[in-house]
Amino acid sequence: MKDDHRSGCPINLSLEVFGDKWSLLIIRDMIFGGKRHFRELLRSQEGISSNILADRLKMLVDEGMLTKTDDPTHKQKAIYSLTEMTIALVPIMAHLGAWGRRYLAVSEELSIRAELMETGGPDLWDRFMDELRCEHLGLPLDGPPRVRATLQAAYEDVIARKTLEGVVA
Amino acid sequence: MKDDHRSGCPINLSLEVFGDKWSLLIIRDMIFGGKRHFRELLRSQEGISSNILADRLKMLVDEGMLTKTDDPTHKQKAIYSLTEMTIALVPIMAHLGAWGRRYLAVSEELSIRAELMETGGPDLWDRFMDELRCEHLGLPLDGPPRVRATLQAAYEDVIARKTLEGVVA
DNA sequence: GCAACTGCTTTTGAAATGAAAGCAGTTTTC
DNA sequence: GAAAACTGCTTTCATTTCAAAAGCAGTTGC
Repeated sequence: MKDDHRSGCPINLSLEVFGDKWSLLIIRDMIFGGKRHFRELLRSQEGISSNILADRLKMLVDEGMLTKTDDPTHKQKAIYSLTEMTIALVPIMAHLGAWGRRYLAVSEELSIRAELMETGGPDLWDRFMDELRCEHLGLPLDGPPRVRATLQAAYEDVIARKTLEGVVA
Repeated sequence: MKDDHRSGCPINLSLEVFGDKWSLLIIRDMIFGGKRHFRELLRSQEGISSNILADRLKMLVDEGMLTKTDDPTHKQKAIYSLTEMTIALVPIMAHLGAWGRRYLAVSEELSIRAELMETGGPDLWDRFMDELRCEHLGLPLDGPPRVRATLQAAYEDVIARKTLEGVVA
């Protein structure tokens, strides 16, 4: 067993798992963007390079943050799934988004989801987590999944409005 | 103005500020350990090296996460203070600690504070934040500060008990 | 007067990062 | 049924960041 941890502090150990510039963005794209494949994740807003993405995916699988399975519809495709550990990061994502929105120079279209997560509060987070458990762990969900679709629709509304404003101006 | 951000996403921008292996640990030591001086911060559990600490402190001051003032009692000492931005990370710290405690191999003595923060919930976090605002921003506080002292006492109790168990065994 | 302490800086080697190209196989398209 | 597009990566190489150790010009306490 490799016990080369800097300390047993829970915050430190958390940072050892996802305390870098890319891991949380990959998880963000899986949670909020519904991305499951390598090539999808490669098309992030921030432009991760393929070697870094490959490295992080391998590490996240090793750490139990993701699982990797074959895609039955395509022999070369791999499907990455969230685990309970990663789904449990939803509240942290919501807080991080809210904090960034309050204190940093965010763009409107990329922060609308954070705004909705913030106003939705823990109830919304719980529904979202159930939705993710259904999608990634195969757990039953009563009622249709709506949270990610709602966030995505809001995002597209902002884009559409901004495009329109651009045309008018 | 330097606008070399990877994207305007609030999560990404947050990570650009403190998404590395050390920044949050420095902030943790200031919040939970009450550390205000360079040499105190250098004695972290994880053993940060002095050049990295100097670099991160400079960056955190530049980003508005900390302020730096002269210590009136010692011409060579600098005092680092939290800002509202950083105090607002208390709930995120609490969530991170709770997550780490649940999913990672934390040590008992270093996770007792996280446990108390978790059971205390948002009410405790708010009181702690008020306490930090008093200490770092000079805002008035009604009643004596107790949260950090309580957390610290619990930590020392665990240490004392473990030492005793070691002696007995 | 001297030892200990102050917040750093410098040096040096190792490790991580990032852009670009490439690759062997699979699937789609026409 | 051949060509083009797509699959999840890997390789290469230049640049940046990190980390350990030592050092430094002052300041303070005894």
